Amino acid sequence: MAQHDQGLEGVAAGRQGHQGPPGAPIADGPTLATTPGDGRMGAHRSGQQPGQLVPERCDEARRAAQDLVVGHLQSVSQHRAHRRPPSGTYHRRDPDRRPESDGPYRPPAAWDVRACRGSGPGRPVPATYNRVMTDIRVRIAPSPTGPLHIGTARTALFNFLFARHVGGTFVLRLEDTDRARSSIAYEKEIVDGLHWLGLRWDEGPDIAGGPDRGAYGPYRQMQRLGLYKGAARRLLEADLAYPCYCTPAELDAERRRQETAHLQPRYSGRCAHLTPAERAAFEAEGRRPAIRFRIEAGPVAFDDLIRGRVEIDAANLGGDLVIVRADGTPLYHFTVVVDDAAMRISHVIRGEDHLSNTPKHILLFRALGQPVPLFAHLPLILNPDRTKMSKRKSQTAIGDYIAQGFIREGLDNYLALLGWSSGSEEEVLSLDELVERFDLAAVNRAGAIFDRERLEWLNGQWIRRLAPDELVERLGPFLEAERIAGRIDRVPSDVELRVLMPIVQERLPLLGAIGDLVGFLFVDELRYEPALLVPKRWDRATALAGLAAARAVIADVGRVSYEADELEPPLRRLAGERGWKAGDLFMAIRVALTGRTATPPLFDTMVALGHGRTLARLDRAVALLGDAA
RNA sequence: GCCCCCAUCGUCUAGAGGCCUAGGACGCCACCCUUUCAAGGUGGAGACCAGGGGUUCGAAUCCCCUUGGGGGCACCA
Repeated sequence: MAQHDQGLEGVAAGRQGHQGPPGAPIADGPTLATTPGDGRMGAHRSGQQPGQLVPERCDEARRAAQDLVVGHLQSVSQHRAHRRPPSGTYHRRDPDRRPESDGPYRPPAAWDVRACRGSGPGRPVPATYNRVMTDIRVRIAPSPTGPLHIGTARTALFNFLFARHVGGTFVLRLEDTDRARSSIAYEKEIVDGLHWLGLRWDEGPDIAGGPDRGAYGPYRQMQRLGLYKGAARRLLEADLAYPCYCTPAELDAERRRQETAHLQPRYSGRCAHLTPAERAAFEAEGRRPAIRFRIEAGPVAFDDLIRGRVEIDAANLGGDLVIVRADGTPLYHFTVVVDDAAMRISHVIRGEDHLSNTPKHILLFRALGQPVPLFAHLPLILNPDRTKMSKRKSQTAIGDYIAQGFIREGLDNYLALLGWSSGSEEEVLSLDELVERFDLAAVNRAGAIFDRERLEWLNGQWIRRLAPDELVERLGPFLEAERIAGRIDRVPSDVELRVLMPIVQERLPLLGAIGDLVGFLFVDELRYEPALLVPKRWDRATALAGLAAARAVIADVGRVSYEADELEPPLRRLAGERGWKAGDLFMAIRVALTGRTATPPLFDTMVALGHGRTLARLDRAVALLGDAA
């Protein structure tokens, strides 16, 4: 019992109570609950569950954390004052829990109070997140079984924003126990992707395949096998888990039978009470056992930081849970708990798809005698049809967005706004600004459809905000790609490119659109439909005359100098003299020079093209129109 | 099937009982600017706050029910 109490205190009060060296965690700890009644279900019967955040516990936790941080609070700016009344005037909506007669409202610790939010109506959280150094630890734990998914990136971002906001530690852990599907190539893609997003972690592998950094390593699960083995053995010794000899085929058949009978799929518990003799018989058969964790019926509750109190009966968890495969490798629900405990993770911030799995994890934490972290389940990112975002229906790989020319600033900004809002009407926010304003309690509960239009807009906003030199640098790979694809004949130098920035920057929604925008400058020979040379109000003869006359004017201007300012007046004069609309003349010239009807401003384009090439393209257009006659 | 979560313009959202004849942004439409395209500016259409009951002097907001949507129920993560 004491272990659990200590554990709770440890979580709630910033884990002040945690003893022992990092990395010497649960497998050797004296903390393993030794009887089922103590470590697991017994508490339900007494009505007061150790290690569980019941409201009374929350208050305790809050008080403890208040004491811890109250000294720092005075110096901290109330940057959220615009959203919530300043301390002292704040009214809780639940009068039982915070009577007004309690005196002036004292802001609680940044995070512990959220554990209580489910216990009152509404969203009772005052949320003054203050920059108090704590040992708040969060992690992102991707599995290198595929490219970096947009949902993983968003979860990573939220963990990062939270950690940075509260001065906590952000950990990267690779969950690579699915050996069949994991690969170093995916590991690289994920690590690189997270780096690209600008999310820096304090602990974890820095480069794919590379060494770890941090006191709680290793940070790849396949290098932590001994830890899981030890934890599993202790669970077995305490009879909180048992060997299961059912084969996958048998289990499959069982599940099918249940489904046809309209029962909920659940493990029957066939191997739960085997005698030593029966086990020996299976072993003699050559069967290798998996290890199952006992799950007994009874409510398991937790206070989700985003959703409030969630209570699920363990009877609905599908029966005893396999934690170690027959081949000895551990399974996700087990490793995640063992590692979160060993790495002293204080807040588990993850997708809502894990909400129903959380009771399993809580039971495992308790069985291992470990403090239960706080949970925050983020709303899912959705396909347009409101199902969970998937590869089939949406573009999910961050790499694809990078390849199209979305930039880090735009993607971070967009992803942060998917499920969270700052509460102000400012929406274009840098990573630093996001960190400054981020608030877990302000995260939405409903899923959000991924809206590419909005992402593109935000991306354009950020491209416009980039320093021109920076934009030039980022454009490099995209121009190279254009060349490789044969859409341009040469890649311009940075100096050439830099000159173009004033006309390019505000016209670029994506870096990948650069070829479309100014590719005509870097091709040797333009290919276009000659009919395009004839503006709507003109006929072919007029176009021919217009281009020839313009050619003469431009040739003349170029003799002295060749500047945008000096090109426009004589060409307008020409149009006036001939009775043409200037726009029509300009359009004919535009197509002759670029092959397109939508381009950057014409005179800047002419300068960028250079005098000689401008004349040559005009000549060619005239020839083209002549031929067509 | 069982369990859990969710519900404000097409989309992302603001909203913390009276500041709401519901605000902002994307997208859409119109106009201004203008050599095209963008960008920018101005204006507009667009949400009886899923429906129904309560509580209250007063409900988008609190409670209940219904409906709808989603997620989870693996020797995947």
